[in-house]
Amino acid sequence: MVDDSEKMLLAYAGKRIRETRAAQGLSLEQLARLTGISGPALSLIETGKRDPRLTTLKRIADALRVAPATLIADGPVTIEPSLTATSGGYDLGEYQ
Amino acid sequence: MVDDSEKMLLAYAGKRIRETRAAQGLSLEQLARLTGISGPALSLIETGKRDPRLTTLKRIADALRVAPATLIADGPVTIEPSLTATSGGYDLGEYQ
DNA sequence: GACGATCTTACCTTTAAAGATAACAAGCCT
DNA sequence: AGGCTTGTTATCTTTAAAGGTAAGATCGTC
Repeated sequence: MVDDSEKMLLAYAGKRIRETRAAQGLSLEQLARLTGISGPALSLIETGKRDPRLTTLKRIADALRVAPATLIADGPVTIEPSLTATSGGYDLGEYQ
Repeated sequence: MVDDSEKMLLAYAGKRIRETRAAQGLSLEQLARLTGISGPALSLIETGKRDPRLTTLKRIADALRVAPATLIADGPVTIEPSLTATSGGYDLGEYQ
């Protein structure tokens, strides 16, 4: 991670996560329990100091009941649900 | 990474990356040079065998000239550009 | 001012992402 | 068949994410 735009994305995603969490009245510790991610790790992510893995982002998005994409898009996101999508989205029968 | 839905997200994102790359007539090696990500690493990501970091996803998205969110959303994505957004989006003056 | 809740930071360990390189597997083409 | 391109897989090293724990910092509130 060297690029400025990468730091900005991390800061932005962290801000979105914190906003979404706050909007639901969740404490950082509560989100930690919901996601299985430690409090310190969540704090680092929300403050843009850590570069989370994609599945880490997904665990947070799931706990907050939003699509992962909404946490990194720079504006309101409209996701057109695919017709074949199951509850979790991402309809690939057995990962293919 | 234990969850099935996480594997599905990785497989799905990889598929989207590969589709986008193919649509632009880029070889894996060309994308590797554009992103600075090694060929083997890209191959693992595109086949859903690796859990990329958020900034890794961004480097790929940038090279493919799409928003990072489009690579993980399970359907067509509409991102409403924020009025204050600069070219790169993510308008946070000095990462705040 | 002491207390509690909430978040941050530091330190340590374990695990895995990422780069490099090399070997291997298909396809394709003449 | 031989070479060429393209992608996959394996091994190794370095770096950093993630968990745990504990120590600070910043608040409100009593």
